[in-house]
Amino acid sequence: MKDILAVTKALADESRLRALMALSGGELCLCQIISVLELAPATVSKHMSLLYAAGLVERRKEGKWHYYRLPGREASPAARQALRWVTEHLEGSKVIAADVRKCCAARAADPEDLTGCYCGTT
Amino acid sequence: MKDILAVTKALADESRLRALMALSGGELCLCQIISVLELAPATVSKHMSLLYAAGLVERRKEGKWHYYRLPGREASPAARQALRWVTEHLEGSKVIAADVRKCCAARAADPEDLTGCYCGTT
DNA sequence: CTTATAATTCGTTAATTAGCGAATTGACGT
DNA sequence: ACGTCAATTCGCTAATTAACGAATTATAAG
Repeated sequence: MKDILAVTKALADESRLRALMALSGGELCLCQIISVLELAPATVSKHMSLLYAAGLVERRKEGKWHYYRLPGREASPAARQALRWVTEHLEGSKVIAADVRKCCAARAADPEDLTGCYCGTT
Repeated sequence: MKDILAVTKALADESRLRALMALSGGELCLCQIISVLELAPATVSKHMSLLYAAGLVERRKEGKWHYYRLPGREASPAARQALRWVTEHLEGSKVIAADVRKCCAARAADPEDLTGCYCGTT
């Protein structure tokens, strides 16, 4: 019960759903997620820790950057199914579409600044 | 986004998950859900209204009883998938098993008192 | 060694929400 | 009509949690 509840609680927040959808375009480091959500670093850090604790994202440290990504096979079946549910039913959302645009626009303006942002284009 | 968030928020509470799992055994009226959860009527009523608003349960009034059940085809795809996810990953839970036992024991002791409680046996 | 950048932890505030008792509504039986 | 039982609504309190700024840790660059 506890692990399932951790997943549902992690998904019960708009900012965290937006973060997950941003990651569906590929790996992002925390500062990029911050710029997408337009929230304070401390806030986003906590959101991502919560998603990590629920098994809904993986992390990777590279230098001073902490990269987050959606998990693959290493994720629990519950987490993988939940993520499939979220991405499937949130694709048409306006808020999400705006986030994706923001992410890609920033990358086009200064690719060096957003090396980790694939936005589905690689 | 709003409807998806309504579902995740509805699922992000242990009492509501227990209520849904109790309903996976069949239709129950509110007072039966109350006796399973051992919470105040007002509290359970609010929980069920929230689940209803999220499209995760259906209602039916019969006299002074209000029956709740898991939805069938009338539910949105998002709700149906979410319910499948919940029941699949919560079946082995200890808390849930205890709830089911309680529900069936009460029915055996006084069948007349729990006519709506099928507990999977009809 | 010092500075700058990325991220986290900590402490606080504001908002949300679970829970309850009391009062209310609705339906049944007497 | 009256009392009763099921359920809801209302008002309140306690607990949870989202959000932030400030302080801290960690890594890289000058």
